[in-house]
Amino acid sequence: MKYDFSKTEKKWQAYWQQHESFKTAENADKPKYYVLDMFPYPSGSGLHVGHLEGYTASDITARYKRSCGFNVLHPMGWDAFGLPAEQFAIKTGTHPRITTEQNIKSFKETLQAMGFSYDWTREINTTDPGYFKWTQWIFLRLYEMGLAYMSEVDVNWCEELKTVLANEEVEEKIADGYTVIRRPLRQWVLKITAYAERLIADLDEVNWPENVKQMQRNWIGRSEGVEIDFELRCHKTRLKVYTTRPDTLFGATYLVISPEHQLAEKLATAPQLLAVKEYIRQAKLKTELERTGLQKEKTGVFTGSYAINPATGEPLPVWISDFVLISYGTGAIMSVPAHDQRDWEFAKQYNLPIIEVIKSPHDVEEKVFDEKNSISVNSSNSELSLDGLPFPEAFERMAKWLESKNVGSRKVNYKLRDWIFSRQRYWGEPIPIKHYEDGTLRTETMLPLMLPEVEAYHPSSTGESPLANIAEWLLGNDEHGTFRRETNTMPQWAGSCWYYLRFIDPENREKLIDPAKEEYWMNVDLYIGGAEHAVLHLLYARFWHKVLFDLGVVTTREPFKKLFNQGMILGEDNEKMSKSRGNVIPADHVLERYGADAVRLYEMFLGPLEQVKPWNTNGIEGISRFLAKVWRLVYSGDEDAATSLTCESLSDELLRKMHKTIKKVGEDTENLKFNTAISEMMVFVNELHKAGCRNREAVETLLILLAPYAPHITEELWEAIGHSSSISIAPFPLFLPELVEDSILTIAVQINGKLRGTFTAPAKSPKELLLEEALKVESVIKFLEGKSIIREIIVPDKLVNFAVK
RNA sequence: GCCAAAGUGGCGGAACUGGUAGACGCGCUGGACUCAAAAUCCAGUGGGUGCAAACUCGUGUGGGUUCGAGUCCCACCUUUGGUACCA
Repeated sequence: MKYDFSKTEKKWQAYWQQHESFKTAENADKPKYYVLDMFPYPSGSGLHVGHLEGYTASDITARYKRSCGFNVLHPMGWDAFGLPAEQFAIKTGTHPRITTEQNIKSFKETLQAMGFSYDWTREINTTDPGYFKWTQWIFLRLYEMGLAYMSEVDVNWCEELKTVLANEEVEEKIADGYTVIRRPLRQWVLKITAYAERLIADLDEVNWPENVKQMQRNWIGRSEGVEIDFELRCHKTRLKVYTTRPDTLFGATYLVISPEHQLAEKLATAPQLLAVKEYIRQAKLKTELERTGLQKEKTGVFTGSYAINPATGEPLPVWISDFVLISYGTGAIMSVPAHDQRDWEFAKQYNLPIIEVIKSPHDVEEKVFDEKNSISVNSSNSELSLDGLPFPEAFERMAKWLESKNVGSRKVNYKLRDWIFSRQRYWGEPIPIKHYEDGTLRTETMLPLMLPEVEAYHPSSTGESPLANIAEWLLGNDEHGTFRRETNTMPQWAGSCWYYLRFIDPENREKLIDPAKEEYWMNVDLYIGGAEHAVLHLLYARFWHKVLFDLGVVTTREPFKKLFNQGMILGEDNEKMSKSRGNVIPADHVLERYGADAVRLYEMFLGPLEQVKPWNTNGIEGISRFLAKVWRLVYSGDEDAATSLTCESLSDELLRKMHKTIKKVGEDTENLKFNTAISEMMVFVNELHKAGCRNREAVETLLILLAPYAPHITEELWEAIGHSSSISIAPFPLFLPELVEDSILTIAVQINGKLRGTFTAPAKSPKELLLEEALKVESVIKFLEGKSIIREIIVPDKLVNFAVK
């Protein structure tokens, strides 16, 4: 009988559903394991083979952990707010809810056809009022804690989308062909910077890829430095700059302030005023990207004013340049051209003096020297000398001196900015805030605050969201007076910041999560998803988690214990899959043709999970052949009945191979090295066939090892050989340590490190015996002829090497 | 520019703490079965020389350490990911 994957897969998917095989039991008397996928945005274009890679990996882990005796939580849901459905609504008038529902239906069908063992009774959807009620609830807590505030900020405004973009989203949208400009707008902002220190520190306690941790550290960008007050020659005010190199103060030859700096115009002397005004006007017109993008020539203008270097007493000209960012530090810097690349370029551009204050291996007039591994020179005045000191000491001494003179103080700065949290869109969680006529703000008392139905999804003419057009929703009055509702909605990140918690207690109407359940299930043991979320999603989620920790809602400091980034699957042309390239392999297409088990196995067999690798449809045939070979272990003849398995004892060789396979597959599955686990199972199957072995123990062992990878065919065969319960509850086999080692080993004989022959010997043979045997090997004798042995290296159980002359 | 990771057959990839490079799969070649094909099975498959036994060269490039290097060290080249004036 031939294997009919289509019939079998449907049969077992129905069986699992009917028997609720993967429904997670609450308060089970077992250790827990929470394995989570990054839940998808249900787009209209459906799932392709790339999307299934991570889901397959997490499903194998979930099934494997279950068979190892864990109580496993493995849920799935939908990050369903977002722009594509809204853009579609603007074009067609179809409500985003309708589009979203349809897409979810199709996504879910594909995931179920893959045989993933999700507990679908816990399915969540970020657009469900029962869910976003709690997203809004968290927002109100942030507001009460002073972590959500309104601010007039320069935002990244996308004209086509009529919305604000987070800094992090800008590049992505520009790549998609949108234009983004800077524009001031009153926005909701979340004070993520208040958690910067903890967001860095707690990275030490999670098991994440080192590069992701490093990316987050860089993104937060902590630096230790000193703020120095410079006296101005003809002004009473002082000019504050931030520097991480106070040790180079003696080499500061000019100051630069940002065009947006409040002193920019004030410092302009009469002859310079026109030029300064013009420069500031020009800078305003530039977008953030034009200002910060690419390596362009430095521009700037002299204000005409001078500051005094507190270390030398020398006058320093104050310049304005747009390479200095108003949003970082104090918006003003001291320039040390000898030891900073940007300052050096600027000094060369405008002929400003360059003074060496760190011992440099070359002339600093020719090239900047910006390393810290040298000592200070030319750095002394009557009270202070840094000469001869390496960086840490020079920094310390200068910082202390500045503090003692009351012209400086230590300061820690972060690159991380507060998170602009409002979007001028319809399809998002409404921000539950009421604005009263007297300017006060109050929180909505009844959550969830629902989205009203609208007729058109276009943003309003004022740049506000479509919600501003719905008067009956927008306006109201209560005991505090008349109010206007907040028309901004939350960004798509909001719903995904805490969804992993809701899976634990999805139905709870009273609380975000039941504390006992939270304590049992948190944190997420394994979180699998794409590397594109390395900073944004993962940083935002960690921030919210810490806020919830401070609120006492959760008991862990970090949400995700272990993180794993699966590598992208490229198209057959070795390029990133995209509609425009036409190289997308749709999931449904391969599922129909090869079946879920083959697709699952092939995706994992392609290469290491973390690696980027191209899809090759030919390769999947090999997997189908492997599954057919497994099938023939049970259905070997033409007859439709399963071959009766024997209970005769296995040969010593096969018994050892079986135990080695158990060990290897178990360890590799545990470590997400699925490609080599599959390879090992292939070897075992090949050997069983070669030996014509139909031993029950061997076949049953193989089926259990394979079940997490290929759940349908293994269920079918498990039933065929006489089991009445699902293979998904069969316990993972144990190996016997004494059987994973070979009793007879092949020993290599090398001469000068080159292989010249082999012989076999019992394991743990003494060195003398190995040497004796090695000298008997014919090819070795030939090579040793006429030569003298200088040295013999004998590695027990491995090899004998002769160094000869 | 800077940071990180990686370069192994025609292809995807194996190789534990330095110890028989190329497991497993794809592809290809030959054979069995067949009227023929598909499917399946068997054998072979890194390059070069050779009738053969065998020899020789081989893990991006060039050096080094070692009895022995894909694996360790130094320099360089290439690719991918991240980042971009953060003072």
